[in-house]
Amino acid sequence: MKSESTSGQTDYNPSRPNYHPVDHACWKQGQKVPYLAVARTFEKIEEDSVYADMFCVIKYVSVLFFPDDLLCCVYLCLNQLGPAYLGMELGIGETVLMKAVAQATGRQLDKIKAEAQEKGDLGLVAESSRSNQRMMFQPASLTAGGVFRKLKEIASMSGNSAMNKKIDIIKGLFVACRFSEARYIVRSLAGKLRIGLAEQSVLSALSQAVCLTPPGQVFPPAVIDAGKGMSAESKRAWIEEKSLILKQTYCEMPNYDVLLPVLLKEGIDELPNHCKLTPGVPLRPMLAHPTKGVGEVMKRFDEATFTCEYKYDGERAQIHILESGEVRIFSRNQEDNTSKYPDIISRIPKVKKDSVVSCVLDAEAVAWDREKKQIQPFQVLTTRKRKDVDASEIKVQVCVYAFDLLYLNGKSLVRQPLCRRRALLKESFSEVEGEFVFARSIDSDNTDTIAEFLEQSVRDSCEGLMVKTLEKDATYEIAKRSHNWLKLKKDYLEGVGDTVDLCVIGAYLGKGKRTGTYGGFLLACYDEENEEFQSVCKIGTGFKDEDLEQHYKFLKEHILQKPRAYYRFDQSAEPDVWLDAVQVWEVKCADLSLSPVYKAAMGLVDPEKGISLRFPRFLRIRDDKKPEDATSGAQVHHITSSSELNSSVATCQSATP
DNA sequence: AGTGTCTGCCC
DNA sequence: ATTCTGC
DNA sequence: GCAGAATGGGCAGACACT
Repeated sequence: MKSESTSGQTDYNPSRPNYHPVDHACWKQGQKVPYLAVARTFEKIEEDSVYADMFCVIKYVSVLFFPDDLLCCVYLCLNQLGPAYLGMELGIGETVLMKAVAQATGRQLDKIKAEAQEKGDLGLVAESSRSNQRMMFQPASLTAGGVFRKLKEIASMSGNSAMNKKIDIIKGLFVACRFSEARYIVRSLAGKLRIGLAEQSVLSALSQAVCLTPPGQVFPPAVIDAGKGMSAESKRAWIEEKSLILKQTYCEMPNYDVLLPVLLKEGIDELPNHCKLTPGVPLRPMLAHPTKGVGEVMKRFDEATFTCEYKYDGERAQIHILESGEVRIFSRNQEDNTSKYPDIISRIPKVKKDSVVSCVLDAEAVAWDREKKQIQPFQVLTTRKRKDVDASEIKVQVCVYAFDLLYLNGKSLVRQPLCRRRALLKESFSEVEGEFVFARSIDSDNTDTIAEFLEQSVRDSCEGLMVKTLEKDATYEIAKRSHNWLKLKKDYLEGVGDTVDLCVIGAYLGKGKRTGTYGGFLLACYDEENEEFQSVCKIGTGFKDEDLEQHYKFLKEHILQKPRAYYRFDQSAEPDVWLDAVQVWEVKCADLSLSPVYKAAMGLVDPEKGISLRFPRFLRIRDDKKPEDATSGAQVHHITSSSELNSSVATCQSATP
């Protein structure tokens, strides 16, 4: 590489005033986008999210001349390898990555670990550790496309000694790294870019790029800023409007491999005419906001008519019937679960009416006990095999609870209101007990009736309710509002649900924005009989920034060199620092689980397994309680198993005698 | 072949 | 999953 | 209210190790 072009890259500044996407780029027409341009852009965005628009800088030029590079840059920004339903995974985690960094820099693994903990980011460690690898020649500098292809190559490796091969590729990348490149390569591999920019910002930036610098121009482009002359306000509104087109199309066809070429060739206005909701391709599912009570539901939905449905505790299943008759099933995150559910697939012909040629169903797959004819806990569902399941070997049966219909016989229904979609759903399918039924619902707006329905849902082994408008704002347009439904669970209600008082016995050093404080803690029950503290869960949410500061200041004064003899814990949950049992916290949870890791109530519920908490979160310090006043394992066991007949612990216990 | 560890994905 | 924070 | 980033338990699957 000639020094001239390299120094251009070194000085590259995507945030310089009046950046011109051609004149100020550090690569010329016909050249590949340097990875350093990506890294420099990430630096700026990380420094200040105001620069999120600077992502435009990369794509500006790419939009115009390098569609392939645009795709690579977009994936690098999103930290994705491709659409989720293609199932490409790096198979690289913190452990392997640290090993790779250690090998590449010739430093001790322990040193790398310690520094990563101190800095709260392995990427920064890689960046500051000079490679000790001797090179005869300076390796070619990295390009955006080159890095992306290496990531894909890592994902494609499997079989014997795949890990070493992956590490070798990573080492190869490190050797060529300049400046901050190593930081972002490590973060990409770790799966956390941490620059404060993700999917929605990328889609916004993409929209802005194609609005301001329309693709399809000859070089050099005459129009760099098509919004010139507009007022700032109308320019913003215009881009916002176009952005919604891209976002909505993306939700219905979440595949940039398909979307971007069309965007560049046909333009943003034409996008919806070429990329449509298609059976066989998963769409983004509607999500729900937590609400703190029926009162909040009434306030939010005001005068609008709404329905309350049971919130089943299973796995989201988006069931597609293709015109060919083929059936595919996708997860909440667009993973392909088709081979996980041959039982669901084989029952589709008998539950669908003859009128149905193609469709997309939104449903929940829930573990089902056929003998007792009742729902089983989520923890039972998770024991199902996940890949290439043979229908004859299935031990955990599932019942499908259908609640929405998003596509029917060649027509998208996402712009139809729920009342219409639900009517079509019920017209198009028939129920078979224990196999395929409609989610139980009531359409009442009476507070007491809803409160009673919530109680009933819990008695019927559900998590609570989903509340959805029927007519007003009742479409399935994820881009307009991705959390258009409300969820109502007993543990969201203040003063209701299960709370326990647990003692802090250890802490984990925080990462990212929690660098410098503890990011999580190990909690324990107190067992009076054996006079010991039994680990019950870790906790890492519910803290205000102020809480974290306070905890750090207080707890660091109680660090132990080693755990007390009366701490019961598993190695796999060993904290970074052990703490003296001096403080009790009030903690809320949604449920209990039978745990292979935690020790609470061990011996009481199972000879080898203890109890843990599902969705634990911090509420407050209980200064009025001494560590020995912490809730006991037996008490924890009681909070849920006594009130609910079908709790996870009770059921899993009886299922594995 | 059996065990242990790590990873990704469910919630 | 839950929760908090900056915008 | 949105978007992003902290963090939870626990399972199967994939690989490494013995």
